[in-house]
Amino acid sequence: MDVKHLCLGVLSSGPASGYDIKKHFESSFKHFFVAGYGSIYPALSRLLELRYVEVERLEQERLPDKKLYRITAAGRHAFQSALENTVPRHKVRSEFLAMMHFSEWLPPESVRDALEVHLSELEQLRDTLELAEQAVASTGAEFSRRYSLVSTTALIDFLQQQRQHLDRKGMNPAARR
Amino acid sequence: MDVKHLCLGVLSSGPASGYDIKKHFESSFKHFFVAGYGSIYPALSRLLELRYVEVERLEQERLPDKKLYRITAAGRHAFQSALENTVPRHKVRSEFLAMMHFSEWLPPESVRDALEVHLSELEQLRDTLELAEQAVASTGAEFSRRYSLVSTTALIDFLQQQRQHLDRKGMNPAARR
DNA sequence: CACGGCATGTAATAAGTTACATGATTTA
DNA sequence: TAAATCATGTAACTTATTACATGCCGTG
Repeated sequence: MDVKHLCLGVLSSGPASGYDIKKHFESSFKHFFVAGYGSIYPALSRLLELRYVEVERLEQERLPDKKLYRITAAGRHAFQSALENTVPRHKVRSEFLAMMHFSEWLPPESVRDALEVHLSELEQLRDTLELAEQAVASTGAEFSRRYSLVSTTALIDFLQQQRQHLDRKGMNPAARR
Repeated sequence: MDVKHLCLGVLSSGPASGYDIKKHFESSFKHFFVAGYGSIYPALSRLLELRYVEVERLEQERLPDKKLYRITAAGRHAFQSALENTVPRHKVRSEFLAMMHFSEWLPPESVRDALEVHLSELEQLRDTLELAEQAVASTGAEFSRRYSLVSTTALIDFLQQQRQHLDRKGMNPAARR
């Protein structure tokens, strides 16, 4: 399960450009998969080579040409079998938690800043997830959205509690229970 | 912040072998960073080149030699400045959520299996995190442990609810609210 | 006798990140 | 006039994954 498969997933519901797909990653996949243009465009080229997608070039007035990608029958097939053979991993890679883990080697302001930054990122993610409720894409999309919302809101609560202690005592956020 | 830095972090609290460090990754870092021998041993070689660590070779009876790595002053310095310059990212990469998101293209048994597998992995992680309470390494380690425990228990609750609906109705777990 | 723990590594590959490169249009 | 949106891509680099390769010891 990599960027290529996620692109096929997006294209399963209709044709899109690389740019469109990126927006999809931002709005719907952000909570479980991160990808930028640097991985999306190469993925689309590769899918084209594999004949899992086709392109149509749309000329636009005053804007650069748009390339509309459309999934092929082979592409749908490949996507489904990839999905079925996926092992359901779930990995976290958190520089934030690494900093916290080693906060004893860090000046207190840095710890604080990291906490604030992370908290506001979580709040932003929560907002994104809540907004996404409007566009109920599929029951599966709704499940994954709610899953992440559960975890995000729990973490925001936790961090806000920790921050209070930090404010009151001016100490390392992890210093008490 | 990569495997090298995490190794320096471990070595900040005392000398260790690659094997020891791997155990540390399993018991204390698992919830925020994943690394196997294939990245730990090369990382240690690199740190040696950079003179951030030193080795001592310990011959053991009936067991393979052990290489004890010890952090140098330069290593401590490099670790601290890396920590201070780290931006506190937090990324999730979840094949599980990808499967759920696209569950409409998947047979219901696969969806169910994925949910069961993921749930038991979360339960295992929760157990690991709870066990780790005994060995209170540092306040920072305790913070990151509790952070992940909060999210993990919330997610276990959520998935157990979802599973109930699945059992009662024999339908796609995401199908209702 | 099989399995898990102890102990080290390499090599090939796959994958993703970052910076670079370009440029018009719309909106505040 | 600065910033955001639309729109595409490449190249160099860094990183991690996977499989391979070896072998003893203790326990059930």
